[in-house]
Amino acid sequence: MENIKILIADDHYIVRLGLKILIDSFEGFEAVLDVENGEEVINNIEKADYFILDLEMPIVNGVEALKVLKQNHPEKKVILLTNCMDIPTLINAKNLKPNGFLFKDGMHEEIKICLDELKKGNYYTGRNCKAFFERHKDEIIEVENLIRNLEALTKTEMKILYHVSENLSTSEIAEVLHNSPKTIDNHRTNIAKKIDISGYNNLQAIAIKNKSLIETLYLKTL
Amino acid sequence: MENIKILIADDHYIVRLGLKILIDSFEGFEAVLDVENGEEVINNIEKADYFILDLEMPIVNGVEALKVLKQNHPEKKVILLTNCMDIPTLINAKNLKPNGFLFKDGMHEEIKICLDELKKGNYYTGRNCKAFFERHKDEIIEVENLIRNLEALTKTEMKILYHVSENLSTSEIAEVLHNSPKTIDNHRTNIAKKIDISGYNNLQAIAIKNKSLIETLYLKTL
DNA sequence: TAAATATAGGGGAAATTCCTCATTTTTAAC
DNA sequence: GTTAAAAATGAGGAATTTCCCCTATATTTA
Repeated sequence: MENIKILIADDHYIVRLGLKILIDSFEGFEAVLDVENGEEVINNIEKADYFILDLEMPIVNGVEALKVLKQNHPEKKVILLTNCMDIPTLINAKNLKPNGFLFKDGMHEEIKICLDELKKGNYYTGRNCKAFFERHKDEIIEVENLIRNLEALTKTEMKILYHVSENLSTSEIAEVLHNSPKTIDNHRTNIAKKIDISGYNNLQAIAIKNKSLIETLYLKTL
Repeated sequence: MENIKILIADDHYIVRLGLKILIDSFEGFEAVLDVENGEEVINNIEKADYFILDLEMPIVNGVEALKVLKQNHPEKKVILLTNCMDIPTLINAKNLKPNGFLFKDGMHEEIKICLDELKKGNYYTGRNCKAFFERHKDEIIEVENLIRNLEALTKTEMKILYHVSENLSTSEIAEVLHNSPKTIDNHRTNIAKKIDISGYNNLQAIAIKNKSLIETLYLKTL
């Protein structure tokens, strides 16, 4: 039987080198190509059967590459690798249902198991990965709630929250948007109500802590 | 002439594997040992001449290991490797003057150059590393200023700022510390003056953004 | 022990927050 | 193409917080 062909995508040469050597040591698998970003993954889809993608890569990241693969080549199997501990990013990645999902920590002990499971047609989530999701389950629920609530905001509310996350005061936002401070004040109250928190200081805290999430959602509305 | 003995410390097996293979391919160098945390570095100091340390490792990180090495074995040479983009952490690492300082991005192209420079008795900072420090120079100056200013805070002020970074309001802090809100209010004003910002919302923003830095400095005062 | 610094807190004006309204403008539905 | 719902804008006013100046006591430190 022919070897299963694997493409490795990671922006660090050292990681690609180590992974390639490890994978080539496995019976039935062969690392046929390694690339340093998601764009090159997309340009080489036909060359491999399985894809091991780092989540964080320049130009096109692992999540974007995974989306393209799932959409256009549902028969190809994808393992996501990550070091990232950012909850919104991880939730997003998990929701895309990669065939395998491994944290880089201790990954070498599981990559073989993961590949074998994929071969059997199963999904596989790494031990550390599971443990992380378990350990942060409260936080994950909180972020999932927050995302749901943020998606219920109107365009204007989203824009105002974005400015709050940029640390503008009510009156500063009013100036930027050419509105009365009263308007911004009112929106702020509604936003706080919608994301279920009290107090402007708490709104500001949440906005700053989730700045990149808010920015992503805001940019989608433009 | 005997090979220079190198110890590799990184919490990822794959990275250690890749690095070991790369280094063993260099004339005059030999990767004699690889470990997964700083504690094991400290326990094996006598076994190597040069140390390649990842900044982020469990138990004892690269910076702590570097400190021990510099203090007790100034003749040993240390290369710090990092992925980390956290300005306070990088400033801290740079101030410890590792012999080599490389970002993991593109590191494989420079590790040989770096080792050769160390052999000549020089210091070496990677291209990406230099570029990062250059690109973020304004931010670095800002953080350095902030650290200077934070170090000028009194114990009580530090404690209050810590609570601000935890997103407590003036009255909540007053309650926690069994003080009058007026006292906290007054301290807050002094803190804002000392770190050269105006407005409580801006103080809160800075406190939240620099939460881990503030926590570190606060814990030192206990 | 005198001077400096840190801690604790008050007074009061100004600004912001918070809540309840009302009006207009979009958007969606029939 | 009307109509109803949703979104956006903003006012009024009480309650709270901020901000700036002030004082008193305690604790360092020179």
